[in-house]
Amino acid sequence: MYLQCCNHTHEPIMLLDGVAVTIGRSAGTKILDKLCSRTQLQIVANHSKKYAMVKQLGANPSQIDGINIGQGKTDKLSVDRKCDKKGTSSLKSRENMHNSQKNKTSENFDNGTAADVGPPRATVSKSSHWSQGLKSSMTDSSLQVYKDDRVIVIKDKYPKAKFHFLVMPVENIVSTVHLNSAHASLLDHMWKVGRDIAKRSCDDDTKTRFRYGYHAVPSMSHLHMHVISQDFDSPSLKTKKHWNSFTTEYFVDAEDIIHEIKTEGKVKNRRHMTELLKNALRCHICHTELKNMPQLKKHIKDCR
DNA sequence: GTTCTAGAAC
DNA sequence: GTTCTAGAAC
Repeated sequence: MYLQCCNHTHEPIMLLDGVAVTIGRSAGTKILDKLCSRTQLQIVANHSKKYAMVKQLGANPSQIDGINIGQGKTDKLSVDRKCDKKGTSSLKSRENMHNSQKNKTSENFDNGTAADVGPPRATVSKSSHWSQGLKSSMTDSSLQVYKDDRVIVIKDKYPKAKFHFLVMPVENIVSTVHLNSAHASLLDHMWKVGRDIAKRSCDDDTKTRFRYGYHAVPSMSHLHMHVISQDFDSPSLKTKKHWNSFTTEYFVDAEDIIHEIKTEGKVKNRRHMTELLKNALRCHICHTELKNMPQLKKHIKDCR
């Protein structure tokens, strides 16, 4: 099994079964950018299962299909024999603060060994990766609640409150960091549609408070604005990560994103905010600290 | 993102 | 003993 460069700027790198290979800035990869570590990624191939586990060792982000792996974390790349030549996926080592892609290293797998004659070319496909799940949910009529020429609104498949919707652009935009000033009116529209959906969803109870916003570092590809009622009364709200993603600054109000786009033409990099997900559990209303999730859930039932 | 589960916490 | 969480796998 080989790791093959999409840009064909260097020779394929052989991946022996179960043997860890470390790649990064080196003569071999011809990566010069110092933002890419000399030991950026560790890759361990599993020949029989046709995948490789990719661990990010370097501090600056590397991505698989636009999703940050995260330093010290591991994600899976699988071989897809159906693909040919133009792999849809890549490993990107991307500059941290300025979000440029100048030092990207795009890699595809080439299956086979040096001894093979004309091995079937295989590129990495992550099309069925869980992070792509919103793309299929978008067109799932059982989830869809609104559609126009620019946006689709779906019910969150695992709602974290009584009312939890996702407003998504029809246009394929990966996440907030891919937005620019040309998207200002789209974002305004998403926000307006979100407010309308919230109002419509519970017009019998105007006291229900909603928030509209984006996660600082979303897990799922395809831009989505959360429309979520502030009761947080849902069996799908289970973990500290869930809680903190909606009640700390990790949840970025839509208005803030819109403001950044209109004034700066881009959205701030909030990668460091993943630390907030480890925060102690606090009630979003009275800020009392709770020991664990069951106690938090009990507390917020009555807190006013 | 969720599910599963080992082991920590109680 | 049970409850709960965190990390791996998906």
